[in-house]
Amino acid sequence: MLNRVILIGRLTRDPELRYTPAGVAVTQFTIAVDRPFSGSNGEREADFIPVVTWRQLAETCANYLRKGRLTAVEGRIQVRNYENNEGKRVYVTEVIADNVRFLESNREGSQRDESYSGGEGYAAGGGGGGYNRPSQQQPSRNSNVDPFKDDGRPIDISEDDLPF
Amino acid sequence: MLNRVILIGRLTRDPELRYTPAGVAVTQFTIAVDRPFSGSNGEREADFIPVVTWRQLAETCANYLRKGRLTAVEGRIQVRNYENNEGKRVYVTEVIADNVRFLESNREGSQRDESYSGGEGYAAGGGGGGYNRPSQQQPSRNSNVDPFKDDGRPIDISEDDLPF
Amino acid sequence: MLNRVILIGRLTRDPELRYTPAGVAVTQFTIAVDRPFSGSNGEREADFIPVVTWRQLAETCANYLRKGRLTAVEGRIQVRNYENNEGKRVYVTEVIADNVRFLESNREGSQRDESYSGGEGYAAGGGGGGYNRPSQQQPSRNSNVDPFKDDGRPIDISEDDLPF
Amino acid sequence: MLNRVILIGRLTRDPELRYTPAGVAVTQFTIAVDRPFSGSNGEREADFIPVVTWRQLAETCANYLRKGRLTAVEGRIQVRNYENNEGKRVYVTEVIADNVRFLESNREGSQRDESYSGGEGYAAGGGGGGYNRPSQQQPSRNSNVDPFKDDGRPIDISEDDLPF
DNA sequence: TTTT
DNA sequence: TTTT
Repeated sequence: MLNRVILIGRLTRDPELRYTPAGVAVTQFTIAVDRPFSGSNGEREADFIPVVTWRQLAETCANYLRKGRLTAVEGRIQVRNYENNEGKRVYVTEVIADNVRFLESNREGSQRDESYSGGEGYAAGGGGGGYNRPSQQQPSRNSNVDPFKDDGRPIDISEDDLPF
Repeated sequence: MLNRVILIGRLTRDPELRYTPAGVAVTQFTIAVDRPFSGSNGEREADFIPVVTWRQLAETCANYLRKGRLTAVEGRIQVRNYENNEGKRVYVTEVIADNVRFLESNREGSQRDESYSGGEGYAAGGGGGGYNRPSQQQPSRNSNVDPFKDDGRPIDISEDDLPF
Repeated sequence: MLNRVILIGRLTRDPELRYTPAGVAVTQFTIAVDRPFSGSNGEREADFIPVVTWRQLAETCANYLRKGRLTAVEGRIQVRNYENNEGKRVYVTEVIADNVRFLESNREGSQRDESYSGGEGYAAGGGGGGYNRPSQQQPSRNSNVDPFKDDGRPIDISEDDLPF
Repeated sequence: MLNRVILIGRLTRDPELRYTPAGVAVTQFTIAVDRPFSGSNGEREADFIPVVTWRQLAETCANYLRKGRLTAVEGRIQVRNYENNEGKRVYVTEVIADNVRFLESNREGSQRDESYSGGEGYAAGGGGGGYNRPSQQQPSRNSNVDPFKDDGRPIDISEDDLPF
């Protein structure tokens, strides 16, 4: 009924941009969010939270975010599950972001903080601006094909998750 | 740096109240949150999100929440990981709640919505009111004992997660 | 850069649906949110927070919300200011909602919780479905006319606030 | 029942630290939050949102925040009202913060982002650390004295708002 | 596997 | 393994 997450933290690595077979951009990254208290051994711990963005927002994140950057993420928690190759059900929890704010500029001069949003409820136009987008055809929302199926390693994110 | 989640959904089962060896109450339940759009096959899907509460709030949840009840949860995302018995690292994502609102009363008459909060930053007093709490001694925050170790099945939640 | 509000409370009155001269639906209501603590004299207080919804969401709220209903509201804080008839600047703070959840059904039978969202980032289509909408023409986003100017009493909400 | 706000923006001025007659620190500042869209005339607008912090958090904000700094604020909306000297009821809306994150360090060297929280539900200790706190006595929570009454100009914030 |  |  309502599912809202807001995180501020730092990217643990550069973001990874990929495309579904239908040509929809999707970017994944992890942000490290320091916990507000120390662990049992006194050291400061962090939660490493996987974030997924789609379409235009995915391309903007891939272009502007880098490892270590302080970033704000707004979205919803999504829990996917799939059967792994040993027949065991695996649960994957991610934040599907519809708003990402770049809290640190690209260094070299003091550009303004740039920030972009989109995602859930993002206006018409399908896959976004899509410079360097490999495929022009609109992804069929009801397609049942496994997205990423051409992809080398087995990822399990699904175009079905696309809410727009 | 900032980690905030707000969910509204329904309990998939009655909550489970347990105690760490040190006597700290912890309640777990899952809430089903309907997604705001339909899946690829047209049906309405939901995310099933595990929630953990500690201390006084754990006991209140165990006493008042039941399967199917509409509930609001406020907290933070926590990602734990442990090595399973096959030596593989397993990641567990939960919402550690510090505020839970009971949006449906206990039926039979129209009681007011009751709601309780606590958790992160909850005031003094330690393990909470603790009627029917098995152990009176205060849990040592820096204890390294495996919580729940007497417990039948292997749970992997840690007292280290206790932020208060 | 980021502005997010989530409220759960009860309507203090029935919502008020109106239309701008350009035919854009706007609904206002106030929700009472109990404070999580008691005031200095021991009594429970509440904050009375004005909420504004636009377009399709405005019409849905006008149709389904009623005084006293428990309601969740998601949106952003907006601070407007205008000069009153004594030449003094007046500040008005409202929550512009883009997501409203009806946590109590319409009584008589246990209908499903219905919930609707829209607003900021709401898809194409302009003014929404708009049964009983008085004007068919699309509101010009850059119009400078005073909305509500035909309206009896002086309201000061502005079509400029329309983010979609 | 639930009232949560998260803002990211920049201070419009240096924060103002003051003390109630009972010696409780309170800091006020305004943060400017850019709207995610342009106004009717094409220019980028912002909301100017007043923020209030209490006790230890107030002192930390006064010490570390400065005009122009990018800042994240977490709290709740509070609506106060009072009668002004013309006998008219005036409504004041503020965000009572319980968590403030300093997203920009104090320049000169790359200090870590420091961030502090407290407020609602802040642990024991009363009025906070209170270096340079003028009064040592604990504020009586149920006192009915007008806070700030010694203060030059008429402010209307009330110790009754103190939720801890 | 993690960021500062 | 899931709620209405």
